[in-house]
Amino acid sequence: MKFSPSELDTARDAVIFRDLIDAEFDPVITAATLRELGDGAYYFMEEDPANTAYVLIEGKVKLTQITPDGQQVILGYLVPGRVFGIIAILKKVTYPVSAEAVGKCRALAWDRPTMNGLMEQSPRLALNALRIMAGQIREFQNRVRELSTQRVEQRVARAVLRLARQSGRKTEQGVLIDLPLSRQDLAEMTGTTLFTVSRVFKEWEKRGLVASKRQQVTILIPHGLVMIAEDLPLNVDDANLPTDSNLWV
Amino acid sequence: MKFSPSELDTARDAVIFRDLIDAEFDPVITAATLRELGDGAYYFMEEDPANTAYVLIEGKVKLTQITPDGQQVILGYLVPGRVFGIIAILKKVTYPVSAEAVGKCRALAWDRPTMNGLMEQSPRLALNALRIMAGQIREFQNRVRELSTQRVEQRVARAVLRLARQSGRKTEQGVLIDLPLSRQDLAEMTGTTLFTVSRVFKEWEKRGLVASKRQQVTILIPHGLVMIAEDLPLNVDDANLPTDSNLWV
DNA sequence: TCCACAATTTGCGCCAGCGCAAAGACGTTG
DNA sequence: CAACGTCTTTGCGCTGGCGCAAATTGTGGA
Repeated sequence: MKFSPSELDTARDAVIFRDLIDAEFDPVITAATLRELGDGAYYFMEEDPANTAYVLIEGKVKLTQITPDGQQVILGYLVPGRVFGIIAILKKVTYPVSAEAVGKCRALAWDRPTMNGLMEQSPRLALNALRIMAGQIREFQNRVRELSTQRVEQRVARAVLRLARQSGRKTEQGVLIDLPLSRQDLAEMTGTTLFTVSRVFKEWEKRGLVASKRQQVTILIPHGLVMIAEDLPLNVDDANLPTDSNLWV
Repeated sequence: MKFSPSELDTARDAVIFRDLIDAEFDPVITAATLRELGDGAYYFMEEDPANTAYVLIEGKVKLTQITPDGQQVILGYLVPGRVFGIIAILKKVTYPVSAEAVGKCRALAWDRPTMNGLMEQSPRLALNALRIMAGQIREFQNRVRELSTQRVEQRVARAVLRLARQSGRKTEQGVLIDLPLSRQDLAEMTGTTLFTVSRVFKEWEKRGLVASKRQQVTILIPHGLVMIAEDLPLNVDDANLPTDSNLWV
């Protein structure tokens, strides 16, 4: 067997393989290659010809773009089970972002001919890919809307909450974001500067909403951040509101 | 025959039907319905269940989103030949944007079962749809990057140039943007206010870069706008630079 | 253990862009 | 042609957020 049981499990649960029957899934795994990268290495760079699609099995991957003048923008982080570089199913396209390993990473890989062949055998696979791309469009549209209409503090709050949902780990004190996350990183995710992020965080800490060490963030009162993200007034009483409010979709 | 020859031509040239042979294209047209809307009417609204995909044949369509607090954001304008609502090929999804007719519009329409059937007959059609979605992802990623890193004047310049490429019409004086385009509209496209757009335009007019009447914009010196969009210094000599510079990709 | 480097905080100055109000320009309609 | 509604401009005040420099606090490695 090429892969460990836990690797197989993660792959089996990946969104792109959802609802595949074993007869469809087995050939997929058989055709896969494992690609392991260390911290800071790149699966691919923006503008490279897109020839390989991946499913992340272990670790975290950071998606970035670089502006012409060298400024970096972080589009987001991937967690195990997420597909990336799926654009490689198309001929003659380039990756629109760079994919960088954050810590040690393992990912399954398929080149275009292989993946195309698999999709022909399994329409559901192609459909899933389509659905994922549709989701990405939606996500970026929302991102555009956020950047257009919200101010920095709200955007930072949203970014933190997004990360918490993806990579959050419950601890005694609250939800720890399980990523090395600097002020600079958050600035690049929200279109601001590390200084402004630092000030925002200091304010939040003063209010007891979050705690943070260097490159590490813990959310103490998620509800408080949601209030900020939604631009709702933050009353003293809010701490007693039911936490199952569906404000956060 | 259901459609006029010019309608057929526009459809034939639509990106989504690119490289289809007649044997593939004919059933597509046969299955199409024509949907005509007047100014301000909506093909669909954000959050509606997505059941119909369209190809615009005549007129312009505006794509918008509304923020929870009622602010509108313009994602872009469509011109004849563009597909929209393509997300409807998937089951159980909702439109992520609203599509509003700007002036009188005609569009071909297919419901999901029909379009899915067509795609099964014509893999190329499905592939084109995929490619279009990939292009949209790329476009929105760039938009996010712009909003994160550029300042208002640059973003407005880019928006104007984008519109000019899509809907520009050459006149004696320059390139006329063939759309009713208010300051408010530009503000909603670039994430700023109509006041700021107004001030930016006044400045550009003073410099002779553009001319504008109410709801109407003409670019007099495209190269000048490109310089602003690229954040390059605008020297007096620039007017003499070769216009085929590949700065604008 | 100590050093060198990376991340963070903080003070200070500044200005791009927002918000609002009011006035002006333009089109449209009865 | 008069009156109304919409779009646009402009003045004014204000502030959120940027930029930079310098101090401070970790942290990982030699």
